[in-house]
Amino acid sequence: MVDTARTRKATFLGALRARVLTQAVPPGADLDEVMLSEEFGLSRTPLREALRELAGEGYVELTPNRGARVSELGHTTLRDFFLAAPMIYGAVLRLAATHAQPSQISELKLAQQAFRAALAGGDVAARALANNRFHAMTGDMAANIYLRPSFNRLLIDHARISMTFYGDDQHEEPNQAADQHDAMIAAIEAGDADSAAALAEDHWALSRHRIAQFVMPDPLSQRLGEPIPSVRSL
Amino acid sequence: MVDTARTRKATFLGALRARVLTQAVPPGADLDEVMLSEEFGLSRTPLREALRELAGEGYVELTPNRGARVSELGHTTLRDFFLAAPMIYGAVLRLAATHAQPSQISELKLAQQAFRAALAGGDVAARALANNRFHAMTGDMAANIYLRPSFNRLLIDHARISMTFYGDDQHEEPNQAADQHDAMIAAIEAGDADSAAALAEDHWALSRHRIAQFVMPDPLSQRLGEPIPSVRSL
DNA sequence: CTAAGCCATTTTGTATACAAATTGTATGAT
DNA sequence: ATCATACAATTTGTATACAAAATGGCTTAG
Repeated sequence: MVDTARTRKATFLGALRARVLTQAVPPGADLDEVMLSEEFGLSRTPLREALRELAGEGYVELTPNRGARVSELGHTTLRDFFLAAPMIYGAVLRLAATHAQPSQISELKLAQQAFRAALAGGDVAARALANNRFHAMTGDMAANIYLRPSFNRLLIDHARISMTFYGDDQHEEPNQAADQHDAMIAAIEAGDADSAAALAEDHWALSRHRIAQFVMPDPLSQRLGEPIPSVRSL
Repeated sequence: MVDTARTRKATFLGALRARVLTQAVPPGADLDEVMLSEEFGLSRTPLREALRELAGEGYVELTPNRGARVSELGHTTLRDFFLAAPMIYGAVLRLAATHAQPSQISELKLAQQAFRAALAGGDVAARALANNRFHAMTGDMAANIYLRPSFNRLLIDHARISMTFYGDDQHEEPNQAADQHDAMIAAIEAGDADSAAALAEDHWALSRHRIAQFVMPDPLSQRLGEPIPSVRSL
């Protein structure tokens, strides 16, 4: 593939998305136009256009005369997130089960294989990206332009939250999550919208419970400095 | 106010949004960069950036090497729309009732006054914009960054659909809609989340029923060329 | 020592010029 | 007559140069 400026712009878009999702650049980080344009071999004009596109997707935020920053992950975010996520994701999986094309189901299975491989590999960022890709694919299946923008926004922060709360330890949730993915695939393949929607809500319940434990560990059973116990049943 | 280039850019953003919402530029219309840059006194660089921002908001769609078009309103759109709209809007009004600030409620009342004035005025585009503004304000009240992008996308197409289906005749639905707005304000002011959510769903049921009548008039009672009867009860 | 204001530096925004890709048209071969 | 191909014209994408705004540090008055 030739290394034209158009290629480098696409490279930049993909690279910055990955960096944001994996928190290689943390929320709120300043994005310097000159620095980025030098790193990716682009002039500022196409770079600024790319930043606008990323802003539209929710990766970055633009402030007039003050440049671009990685989207914040504020203190109200978690609450907002778990309010919206089950509803949106339930609807998405419901539609995915209804509208999925055979070719899309094949791709979803491949994405799931990649996710399990990433779990085995142990690289946290690779896990988050593979998981993100799996869910993004269900979003494509749903094929509803009105749900897509919010769903994609949710996926961005889900990846980042995962990096924050799941990042530094080995738990069994990832495997539970992978099992839920398999169940989702089965429900989608069977065209079972109700099951798919229920699985979506279970999936978020798992995340929510895990994160609630992290943010507010059980004061009765938990001692300072002790590792946070993993979730065995919901 | 001085007429600097920054001002003209903001002018362009506002003007194009209004044109899309009112179908002054129809769905699918080609947006020529040179023509627009001349009309608004901007060079192509800031104009292209503005188009990216509008793409992120859902007003236009960008195709590589093929420029910008006004977002399509395809044949699957209506179905997608009425699948997502009640859910999203119900959630938005529920949150609005929970989180609304007094100052926001005042603004909402003003927006509602403007909407009733637009109804009296009879200008269809003015109605659509006033209605859009009212609903956008409820979106602000909800203050949930994960619902906002989809909600805004819905509002865009709601305005355009309204222009298509409500555009050319005088019905009583507008007044019913205005009454529903008043009920929404009351529910929000009372902090009654359940009522607000229910009102949201009623509001869409009204739209859906009206549009269903337009697209597929009752074959038993309807004769060719006869005006389509208005909706008296749901 | 503090604080306010001014100037230099840095960063963001815009305009123009140039390069690349796409589209439409005309010409010629089958 | 139809299709393919080449070429011109249009349109999109990028690079560089310039203008405007914001930031930071300095001086100086209180």
